[in-house]
Amino acid sequence: MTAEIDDLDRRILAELQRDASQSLDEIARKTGSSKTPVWNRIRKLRAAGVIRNYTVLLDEYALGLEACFFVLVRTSSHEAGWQAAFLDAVRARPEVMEAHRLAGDIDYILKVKVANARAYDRFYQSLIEDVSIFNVTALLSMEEIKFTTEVPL
Amino acid sequence: MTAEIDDLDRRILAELQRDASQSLDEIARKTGSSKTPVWNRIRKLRAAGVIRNYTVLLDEYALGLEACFFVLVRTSSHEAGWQAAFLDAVRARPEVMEAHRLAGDIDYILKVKVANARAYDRFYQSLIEDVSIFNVTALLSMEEIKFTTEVPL
DNA sequence: GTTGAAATCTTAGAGAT
DNA sequence: ATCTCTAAGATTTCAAC
Repeated sequence: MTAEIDDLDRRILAELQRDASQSLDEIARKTGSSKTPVWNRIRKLRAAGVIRNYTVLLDEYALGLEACFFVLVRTSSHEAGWQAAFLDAVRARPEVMEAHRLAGDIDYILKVKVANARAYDRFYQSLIEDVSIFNVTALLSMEEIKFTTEVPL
Repeated sequence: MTAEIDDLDRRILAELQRDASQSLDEIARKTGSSKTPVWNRIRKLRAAGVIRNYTVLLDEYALGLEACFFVLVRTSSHEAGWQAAFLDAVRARPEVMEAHRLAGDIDYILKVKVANARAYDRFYQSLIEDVSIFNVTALLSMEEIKFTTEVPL
């Protein structure tokens, strides 16, 4: 499934990750290529799904989302039905930015962004109403030290 | 610090989060406005830092980054010097996608994307060479159930 | 917020390496 | 097969209303 990606593709992807609002000319200049090849490659990378989407990253604090929690979830039930219900519950809630199924002791980790501690509690109460959870630990972020969506190329 | 953002701004931001490659005309149509006001608002939201940047989200698997770890870090030292060193170490490493300072028992959480378990071990060895760490727990993601950068508006 | 027009960028085809 | 050149068409940008 790993796409065949050459050096120029990598440089183009790096530039797009850094700033997707750049023009083709700019990207072409920085990657030592020219407009059309860059355009063709971007098009291929999009079609192949290597580029999933174009988006903007927003300042959550400016938007009133001041609290970020990492939620460690242990479940008692490992049935398929429970898992599907948990999945739906997590996907349906816009506060859940990220969710992973884990190997080992802890079953799931969630990253949840909310306005404040009370909003987190509402989220938590609503979640455990939807699905039964054996044990939950919430880790409150005091400070975002680093955040990037740029994967190393 | 919370910016004054009205309903139209929110709708514009929602569209940009969903797909930043849309044209102004398209965004204008979907938000019930027209080109110029949308353009002026986007410009203001960028200047105000509400929109931090335009980027692309890539498929890590297509790029050979198959392993994702959440790393729970406990430190023995809470000196300013140690903290600064840890911060630098974390920021300098491109594998670290995210890092938070936490309240409570666990001091930091990192999200680390690497090619495989061996690459994680190299990362870990290199990190503990740079900064002394009291205790580390690595949680291995088996499956990304959800990932979004779209904050709820 | 609207209109409109200039500058710029994207898109795509035909031919060159 | 991929790149260069070219140009039409679309979009962004901005000034005037």
